[in-house]
Amino acid sequence: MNEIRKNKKGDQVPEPTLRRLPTYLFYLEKIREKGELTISAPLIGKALKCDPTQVVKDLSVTGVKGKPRVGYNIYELCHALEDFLGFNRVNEAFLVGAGNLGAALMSYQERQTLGFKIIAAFDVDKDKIGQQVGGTHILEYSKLFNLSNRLNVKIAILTTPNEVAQEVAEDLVNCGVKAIWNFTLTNLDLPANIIVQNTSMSAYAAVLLQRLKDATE
Amino acid sequence: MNEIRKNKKGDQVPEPTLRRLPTYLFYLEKIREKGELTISAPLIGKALKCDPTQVVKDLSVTGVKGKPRVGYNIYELCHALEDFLGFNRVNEAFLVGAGNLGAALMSYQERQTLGFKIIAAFDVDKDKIGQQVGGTHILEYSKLFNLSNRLNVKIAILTTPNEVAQEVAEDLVNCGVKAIWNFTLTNLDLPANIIVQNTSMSAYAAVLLQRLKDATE
DNA sequence: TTCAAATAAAGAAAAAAATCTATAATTGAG
DNA sequence: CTCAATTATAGATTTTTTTCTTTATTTGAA
Repeated sequence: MNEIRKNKKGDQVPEPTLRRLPTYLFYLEKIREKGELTISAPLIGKALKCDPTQVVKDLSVTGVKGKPRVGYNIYELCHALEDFLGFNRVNEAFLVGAGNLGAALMSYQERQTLGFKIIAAFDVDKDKIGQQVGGTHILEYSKLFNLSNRLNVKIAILTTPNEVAQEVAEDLVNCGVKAIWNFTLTNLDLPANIIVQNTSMSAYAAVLLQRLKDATE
Repeated sequence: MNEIRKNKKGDQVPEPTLRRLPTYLFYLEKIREKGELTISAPLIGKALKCDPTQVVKDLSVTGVKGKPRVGYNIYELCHALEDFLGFNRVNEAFLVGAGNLGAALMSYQERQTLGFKIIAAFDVDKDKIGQQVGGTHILEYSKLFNLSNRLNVKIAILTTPNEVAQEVAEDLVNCGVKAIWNFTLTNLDLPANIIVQNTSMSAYAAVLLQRLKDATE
């Protein structure tokens, strides 16, 4: 029934943990640059404002062990986190819809580790085609089909207008894409084995507005 | 200990529910345009691929009642959702850092409801100052202090480089901002009463990569 | 007008996640 | 070299969230 499978420990890593891992990684990289060699879970918890035992549990997915009274080796931990998250591998991705948000993600990847490399962007707008953003070329959408035959890209970022999202997503699946990062508001209807990560800016906005309302009444 | 307080029912609305509410709203708006008048929870569940009782529970926060055998009045439900989420009010926001991501959010708000209106953007880059994106002017950062005296803006979007995020956040708090939507990787250290909504693109990337890994092994 | 099917609503149960507690290991100070 | 303080680890508990079950209501069809 549930097609999702197992990490080493035989269990799937919980989503809240996965979401926190990049935060640990970036924090650790920052303090590593300052010359620190070790860090304890309580200290990480204090800096990142979360429970120290939570930190320990989260970091344990990497398999790295800390030493009592000393903490973790920062270098080892960074490396293990990057490895676990797959941030040190070359995860290639297509991007479709090089509008404002698409372009933002393209240039975002230059400075911050997104976890993958956008190797080609596609659009139907003649003005955008041929241009380059964040080191990535914007190509005519129809070229997607040829390119995907040669390259073996598993990940796609969908930043098109809502109206064409379903159609484009189906094209992507036909081109061999296995995972879609969906920034549109369209609820994609795709085969069950395709991984869809919906990311709506409005969801965050809703939480923020509500918490602000809660606080002021 | 917990300073967060109460909705009508005396309890805080859970964050997972809040995150789902905009999805319902956009789906309902879409089918309303098609001329539908009512919709049942099981149908919503099928379309959005989630549990029907979950739908009922989530929508109940609006106070709207459905009728057995008929479902919900779509118009009434849309209105109640917008009202509950605050999307129909004018929630004014500042944006600091009109780089790629900042500009994307500025133009995003034009077409999609974000939940608030960015009334002014600030940057230190001379090339950007004076320009206009998505109907919003980019102003010299130092103007923030003057403007915040006259306007009473409670929300700020932080899309600066990581290095200056803490400093800018402190400025914003001094200017009366109560809630910060933080797109940087910096863990902001601010007074406890300030609401911080961290939004890291990497968090989503991590989940997507992991699920892809899970599926292929 | 009556009955059966469909559905919202409310509450119970299960699952997942976060927090708390106890234990054992390590190391720096005396 | 010994002891006390610190910390990782593992397990238990609590809380939160989701799913399941039951009940009651409504409406369209017979």
